Amino acid sequence: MTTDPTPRLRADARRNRDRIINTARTVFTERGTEVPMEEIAREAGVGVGTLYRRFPDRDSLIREVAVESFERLIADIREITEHQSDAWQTITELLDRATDLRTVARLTVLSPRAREILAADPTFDTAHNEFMRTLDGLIKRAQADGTMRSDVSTGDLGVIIAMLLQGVQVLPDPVRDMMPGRYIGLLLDGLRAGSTSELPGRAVRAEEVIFRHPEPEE
Amino acid sequence: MTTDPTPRLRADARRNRDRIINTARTVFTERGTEVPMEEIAREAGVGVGTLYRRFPDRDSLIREVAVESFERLIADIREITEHQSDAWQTITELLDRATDLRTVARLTVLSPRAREILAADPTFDTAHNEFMRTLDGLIKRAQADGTMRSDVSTGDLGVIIAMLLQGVQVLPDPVRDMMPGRYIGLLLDGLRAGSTSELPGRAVRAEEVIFRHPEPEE
Amino acid sequence: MTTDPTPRLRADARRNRDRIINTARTVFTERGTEVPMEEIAREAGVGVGTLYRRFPDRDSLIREVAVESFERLIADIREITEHQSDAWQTITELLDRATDLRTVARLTVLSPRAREILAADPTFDTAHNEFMRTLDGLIKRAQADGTMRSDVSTGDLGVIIAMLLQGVQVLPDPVRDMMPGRYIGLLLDGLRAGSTSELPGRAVRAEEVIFRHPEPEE
Amino acid sequence: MTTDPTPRLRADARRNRDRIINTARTVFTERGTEVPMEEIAREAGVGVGTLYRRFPDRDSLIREVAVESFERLIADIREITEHQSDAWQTITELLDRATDLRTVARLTVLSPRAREILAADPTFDTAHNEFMRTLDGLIKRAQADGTMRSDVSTGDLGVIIAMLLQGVQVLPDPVRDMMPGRYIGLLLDGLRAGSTSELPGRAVRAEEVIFRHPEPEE
DNA sequence: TATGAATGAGGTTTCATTCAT
DNA sequence: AATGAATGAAACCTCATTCAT
Repeated sequence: MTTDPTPRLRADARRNRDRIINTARTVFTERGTEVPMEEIAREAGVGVGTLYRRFPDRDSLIREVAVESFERLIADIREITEHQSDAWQTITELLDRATDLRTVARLTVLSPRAREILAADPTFDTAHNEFMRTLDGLIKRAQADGTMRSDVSTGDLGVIIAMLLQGVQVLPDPVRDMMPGRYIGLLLDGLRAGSTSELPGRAVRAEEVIFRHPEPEE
Repeated sequence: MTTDPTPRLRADARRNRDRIINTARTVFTERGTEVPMEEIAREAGVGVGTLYRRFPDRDSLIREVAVESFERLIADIREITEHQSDAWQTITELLDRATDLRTVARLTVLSPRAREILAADPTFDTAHNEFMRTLDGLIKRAQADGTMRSDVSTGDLGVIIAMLLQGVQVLPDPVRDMMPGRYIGLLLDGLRAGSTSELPGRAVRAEEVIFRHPEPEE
Repeated sequence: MTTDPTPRLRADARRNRDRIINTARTVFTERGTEVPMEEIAREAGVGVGTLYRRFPDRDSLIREVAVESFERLIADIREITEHQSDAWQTITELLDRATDLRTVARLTVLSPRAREILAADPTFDTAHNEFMRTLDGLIKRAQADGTMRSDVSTGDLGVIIAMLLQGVQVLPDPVRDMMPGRYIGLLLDGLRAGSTSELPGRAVRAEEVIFRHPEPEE
Repeated sequence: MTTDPTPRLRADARRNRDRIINTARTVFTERGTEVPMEEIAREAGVGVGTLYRRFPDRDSLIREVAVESFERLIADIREITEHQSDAWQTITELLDRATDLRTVARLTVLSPRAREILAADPTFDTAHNEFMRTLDGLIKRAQADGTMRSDVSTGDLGVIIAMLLQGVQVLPDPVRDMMPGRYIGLLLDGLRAGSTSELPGRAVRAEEVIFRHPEPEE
C-alpha cells in the first residue's frame, strides 16, 4: 500500500528509522514543520547524520510522516468501522480520537509547505485517495441515513476538521487537552440534519482543500 | 484610545510607519509572524534600516500590529452596533467581516510567540480588555435574548473564532475568499439556542485563551 | 586545574578548538575583544559555524581565552620559580616575559567588557584566585626581603602591570617589541626599596582592580 | 596657530560646533574613538545632521578634537611655566593635571586609528611639533638641572605618560579618580636622577611613538 | 552504519553616512 | 542651518546540509 521506499533494513537501522518517524510526527504535530532538524534528531536519540542518511532532506521526512499518518488514520477508521456500523457515530468517534487526525490536518490542510510537497509527489496519491474515498463514503452514508445535513461535502468536512483541530492545538496548555470534545460537540450540532439555516457559498471539493492531483474521474 | 507611542512624526515618517504597519499586518495575517524582516521592509517599500528605526525588533512590530488590530476590530464592532441592535446579528455580521478578526486571532490565540509578547506587556491591556468586554457584552445579550445557547462562554467563542479563522486562512487560495461565510454558518448553527446535544468539558474563561492580565476586579 | 568544559573531543574538533583559542588569544591581545567573529574564524582557518559551535557567542570565547591565559600565566610563574628563588628577580623575569601577562592584562584590568563577563562567572574564580595568591606571595616576599618598597600592594602591582603592558601594546610596530624591558626597568626603579618620595593615595586592593568575587576569608 | 578650518560661523553654529567638540573630547577620552556618532550628537544636544555638517566623517571629528587637545595641552604647559620655573616641578605638575594629557594620549599614542588619521594629515604637524618641542625643552632642562636621569628621551616620556594615563583610565570607577597621583609618583621615582639600574633597550625618538612626519631636521 | 563536526547561506540587527523636510 | 528620517553595508548568529572519523 505504501510507496515502500525502504525495502529491507537491518534491525537497528529499522529501529532508528522508526524512532525518527515517531519523533517527527509528534514534533510536526505539536510545533509545526519548521522545527530544527538537529532537535528532531536529538529527541529521537540519534545523530543528525543518521537522520539525513534516512531522509535526505526535510521535505522527504515530511513526506514520509505524512504517508504514514494517512495510513494510520485509515487504519483507525477501519477499526472504528469494525464495531460501529452507524456512519454518524463513526464520524463522531473519529473526531473524538483526534490524534492522527490532527497530524494529518497539520500536514495537509494546515501547512502550505507540506501541501506543496505532497502535491508535487504523485506517489503519495494512493494513501491520500484511499483516505478521501473512505471519508466520502462515511459522509454519504450519514446523509443517506438522515443524520447529517445534506448541504455539506467531504471537502467541507476536511476544512472543518482541520480548522478545529488546528485551533485546539494552539490553545494554551492547561486548556488544551480537555477541550477538543467541546468544540467538536458544537460543530456536530451544526452538522446535524435538521439545522435551519441555509449555508452560504458552495460545497468544497476534497481536492480543492488538500491538493491537486484529482484522481482521474473513474 | 491608542497607546500613542509616536507622539508626532514628520509627514514622510508617518507615511512610512503606516506602510510598514499595514504591510506587516497583512503579512503576519497571511503568512504568520516569522516572515523575514527584510521582506516586510521590501514589501513596504522601505529599507530595513527604516523598519528597525521604527520598531527596534520583531517583537515590537508584532506588538504594534496587535494593538492596532484590536483597535480596528473594536471600531468594526462599534460600526456594526450603530445600525444593528440585535446581538445575534451583530455577532454574525462581525464573523462575516472577518478581516481584522483574522489578524487578531493570528496574533493572540493562534501564535504562541505573539501571545507571549502581549502577555508580557501590560500597556497592551487596555485594548485587549476593551475588546473582551465588548465581546462579552454581546454574548450575554444574545443569551439573554434566547438566540445563543447558554452553555458557551466568551472564552469558548474566542477559541472557536480563532480556530475557524485560522483554518480558513490556510485554505488553498482559490477556495479561501469565498469560504468563511460557509463555515461560520455551520458554526452558528451549532451555537444557536435550542441545540440538542449537551457539550462535554466546561466553558473556557477568556483569560485562559488569550493571555493573563485579568483586569483587576473593579 | 582546568574547568574542563570539553570532556572529550574528536581529534579534528580538538585541533580546531585549539586553533580558534590560539587565534583568539592573539587577536584579543593585539587588537582588543571587538574583532569580528568572521575574521577570527578566517584567521583560525575554520568557518564561522565552527567557531559558533564551540563558543556560542563572543562572551564565551572571551571567557575561555581568559581562563586559559590565567592558567598559562600561572604555569609561567611556576616555571620561573623553579630556577629562581629570589622574589624580586622572579617579578622582574615575569615582567620581562610579558606574553601571557599582556593577554591577561587585556582581558582583566584593561577591558571593561571582559571584566564584566568574568565577574559574572564564578567558575572563573579558581584560576583567578590562584593567580592573585601567587602574585601576592611574591610581593610579600620581596617586601620581606627588603627589595621592594613596602607601601605598594598587589592591587597596585596589578594596575601598573596592566598599564604598562597596555601601553607597550599600542606602540607603533617597529618600536614595540624591543621596548617592554625599558619601561619595566623604569618602573622597577620606582618600585625598588629605598625610594625617597611618599606615594599619595592608598594601596589598591586586588579585588578592586580585577573583579569582585573576593574569596571567602578563610 | 590652528589650521583654522572654520573661518567665521554664526553665533549659534559656533555654539553647536563647540558643544560637539567638547562632547567628543570627553567621549573619546573616556570610551575611545568608536562610540556611535548618533550618541555623540545626542550627548552634545544636536542632531546627527548637524554633526555631519560640521565634520563630514568620524575621522575629521577625531582630527579636530586632536588638534584642539594639543593646543589646550600646550596652553596648560604655558600656564604652569608662568609660575613655575623648575623643569622637574613643571613635569610633575603637568602629570598631576592629567585631563588634557589623557585626551592627547588616547588620541595619539593609544589609538591606532587616530594615529593613522593624524599621520596622514600634514596640517596637523604644527600643533604636534610645537608640543613635542615644548616637552623636549622641559626634559632637557630637567636633565641639565640634574633632577631627571639622563638616559631617557622625550619619546620615552611620551610612551610612559601614555601608558600610565591609559591604564588609569580603564580602572574600575571607584578606584579611578583617586589613583593617578599614586602611579605617577612611582613613575617619577623611577625617572628621578640617581637611579641605580641601567635601562635596557635604547631611547625612543618622539616621532617613533606618535607618528611619522618627522620635522625636517632643522 | 552512526556520529557529530564543519560549512556557508541566510536572517537579524546596528550604525555610518546621506538626504528630505 | 538644523533636524531627524532613510539607506544599505557589515556584523552577528542560526541551522540545513555535507563530510570526516
